[in-house]
Amino acid sequence: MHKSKDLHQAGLKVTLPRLKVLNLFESSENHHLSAEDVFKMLIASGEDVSLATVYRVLSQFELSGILVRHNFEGGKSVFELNHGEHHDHIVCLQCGHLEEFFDSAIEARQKKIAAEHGFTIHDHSLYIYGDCTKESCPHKHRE
Amino acid sequence: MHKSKDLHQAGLKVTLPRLKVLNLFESSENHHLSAEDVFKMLIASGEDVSLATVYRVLSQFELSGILVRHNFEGGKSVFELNHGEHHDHIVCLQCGHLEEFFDSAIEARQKKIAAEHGFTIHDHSLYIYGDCTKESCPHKHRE
DNA sequence: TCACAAATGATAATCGTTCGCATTTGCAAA
DNA sequence: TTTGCAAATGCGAACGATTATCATTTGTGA
Ligand SMILES: [Mn+2]
Ligand SMILES: [Mn+2]
Ligand SMILES: [Zn+2]
Ligand SMILES: [Zn+2]
Repeated sequence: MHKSKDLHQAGLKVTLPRLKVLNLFESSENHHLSAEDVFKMLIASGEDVSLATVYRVLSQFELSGILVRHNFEGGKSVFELNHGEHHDHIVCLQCGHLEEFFDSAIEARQKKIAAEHGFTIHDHSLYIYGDCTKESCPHKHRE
Repeated sequence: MHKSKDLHQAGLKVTLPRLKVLNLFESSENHHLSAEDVFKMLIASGEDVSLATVYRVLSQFELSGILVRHNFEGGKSVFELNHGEHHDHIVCLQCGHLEEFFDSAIEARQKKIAAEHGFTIHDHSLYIYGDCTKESCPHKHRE
């Protein structure tokens, strides 16, 4: 089972809570989850974990590269599995619907800008906020 | 005095705390200030205001377009005067040094991406994080 | 199986921010 | 000018997200 292997190669002990969290991310419909999401979903499915442990595990997973953390507007961190392919996000302010994109032109410009300003680039975050056109989006259903 | 005029045309009553905050932003060396920064700087200069009022005023100023709010990593909001010219930021993770930039290529790509995904773009935030090369940056002074 | 460091759970504490409410103040009408 | 009153303030309590503390439990390697 590759789940405990993931933990091993991250240098983390294979504990029940960690397996539960990893499991959840690998099986969940929604790929972007907050600590509260994870906690509630685990509790709901009968897996009891402590909220404190959820927070700890999420941070450890981020540190070891298993998860990526995002800080969207709204103050709470959101995590997703790190599939190794960087991407950015476009978020609907009405319904929260989220889409992913990657644009090599933008990535290239960022590198250039960092260099021009004498910065060694570590990371960047780009979020586009707008209104989506999904049928289910409440935005479309307001007069 | 254009400061009270700014408040008037924003539809806000001209109160002492609001003038103090506006004043601070217009005279401060550092253009990017958190609520705590504003509060402490005002207190330090003998202007006594309530922290709650600082938060309220900052939010009102954001709403009326006098200030722009940024959500950098670290969880606290940072504000700057809205000079009408959108720009993004590159931040040093070591010393917090911050530089501004505007890149029309990136802006254009973002518009295109939003359109491709069927989004009406409202806003976006782009932060580049890295290490700067300022002499004063602690990064340079660690072995 | 054992020993022990590491991880967990429960809960208190922290941090940034907002709320509730009694008091003050800007401002416009008289 | 005074006066009336809605709007703004100050204070402290409350809040939501997250982290810290610490006694107890659990992997793991010997
Ligand atoms: Mn994603
Ligand atoms: Mn700026
Ligand atoms: Zn939507
Ligand atoms: Zn620096």
